[in-house]
Amino acid sequence: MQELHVLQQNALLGLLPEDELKRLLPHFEEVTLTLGQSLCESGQQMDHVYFPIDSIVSLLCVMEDGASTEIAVVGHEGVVGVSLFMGGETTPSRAIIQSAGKAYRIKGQLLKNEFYRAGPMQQLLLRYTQALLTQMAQTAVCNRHHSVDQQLCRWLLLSLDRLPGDKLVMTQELIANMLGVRREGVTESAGKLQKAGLISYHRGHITVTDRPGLEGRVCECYTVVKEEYDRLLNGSSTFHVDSAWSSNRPTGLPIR
Amino acid sequence: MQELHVLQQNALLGLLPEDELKRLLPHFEEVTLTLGQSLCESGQQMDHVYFPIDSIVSLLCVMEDGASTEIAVVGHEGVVGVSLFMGGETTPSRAIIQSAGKAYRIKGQLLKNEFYRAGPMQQLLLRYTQALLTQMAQTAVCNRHHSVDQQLCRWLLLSLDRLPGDKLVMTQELIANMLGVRREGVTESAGKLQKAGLISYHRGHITVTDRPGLEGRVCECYTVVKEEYDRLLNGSSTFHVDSAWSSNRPTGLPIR
DNA sequence: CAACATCTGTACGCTATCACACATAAGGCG
DNA sequence: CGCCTTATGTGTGATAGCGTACAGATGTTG
Repeated sequence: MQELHVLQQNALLGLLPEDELKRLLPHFEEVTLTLGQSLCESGQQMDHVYFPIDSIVSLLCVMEDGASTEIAVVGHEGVVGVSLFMGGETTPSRAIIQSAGKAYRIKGQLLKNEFYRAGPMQQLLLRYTQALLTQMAQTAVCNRHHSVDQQLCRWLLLSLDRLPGDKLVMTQELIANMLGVRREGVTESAGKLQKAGLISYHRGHITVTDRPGLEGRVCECYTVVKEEYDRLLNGSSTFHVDSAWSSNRPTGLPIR
Repeated sequence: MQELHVLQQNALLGLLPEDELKRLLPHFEEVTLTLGQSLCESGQQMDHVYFPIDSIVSLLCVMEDGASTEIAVVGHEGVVGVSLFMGGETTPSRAIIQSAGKAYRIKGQLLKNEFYRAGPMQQLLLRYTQALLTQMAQTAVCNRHHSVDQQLCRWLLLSLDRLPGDKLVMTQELIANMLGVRREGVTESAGKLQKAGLISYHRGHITVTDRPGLEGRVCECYTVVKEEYDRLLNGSSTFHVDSAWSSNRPTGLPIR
């Protein structure tokens, strides 16, 4: 039971009924993910599905000329590797570690077997995938209509929600790659935030000093995504629809 | 069997084994969709799931200030309403008819029941959803990195692939809403294409006169999406993985 | 400590797109 | 036909972000 609690550090797994989780327990493996590491290259088969704990994974869409854009971010509220149970096996996108930390992983085939039991795990993974759809859609519209300033706020808040503290390790260069803009653009926007006293920046180490201030500057895209995650994965109906079991699971997602 | 053939006008349904389709046949209903009609407003429950035949549906992400961006387009190769079987019931996005025509629809609850049989229909819908994920991701990166010119080409080709002929009924104003740019920007780009002899434009009626020419100007985003749809929904492995039946279905998707 | 690599800040001209304004044209309808 | 609505074309100035170049600052390593 002790070990179950450990798996539940990933909030998605934490939503599963304990007996379900217990069955899978022996198949999970804890791994350490390092900054910049790639979990999945474009078009390549993943062996495992990853459930982050305190790490953050960025899903990037990379183009032929090397330009890229982050299409979604995954932390302890989610899972990396949806294409495995969706049936496509591969995706054209890339998954890289945006913040070092730990994750649990399980063999793709094992998760797939579990998925096709059509139980709580399937429900959960499908709902999570829908949340991912929303995040991607909102990212697309944000790319189109919002300034780099706003997008940086969104990005910072999304990352912060997936981290234990208020510090992130990330150079402006890397943020620029995520947002699909120039490094100088990030420097400028980050400068504004720093002058406003919302963050302090120091050679790849960001400390958020005024989170409410960030929230005041961010575009609606952040809120829309957050609320949809709450609704889909933390709402009272998480396991009510089309399911025949009840769960006295621990209270839901600790996304702040 | 005659009627089965009719349902198979939607290529997704056409990929199902005939006995599966036969079971669902009585529950399908043909409807006519008119330009501009909304199948789904943000956050509202859909009653039906739609399988377009010769109509095209745009999935839009609309923001508070009314600005919008198309995040995906659905025609006879797909289905509108994935959120119903994904478990979320609603999405924050809007689905509007981009090209008038017919579609088959089925009650959401009925499709959901079918989905939870964990048979070919589930496989198919999941694979389609993954294709949708790819389309959305590529749209996001295209929004970020490519010019209006390129995006217009992409949009035209995506629409053309879902239409029987080489004509589309669509004002520049509406295209601008889809792409999330100004109407004048579309006028300018469309003017270039017209001068180059690739399209002819006339008060809301576009005729594509040189499709290869368009393909020569389009960005990679079009091809990436198209190939991923082919791989996921038309590839030789469509029903090979994790499934225990064989199908001598009609040949796959007629996406050109 | 010295040399070096990395990270961040700044500047300048350039281009695509925006916002707004307005002109032209084509079809619908009395 | 004449009027009105709708669709398209054009023009002008503003602006955000790009590409490039370079300078300062801060770690790191020999």
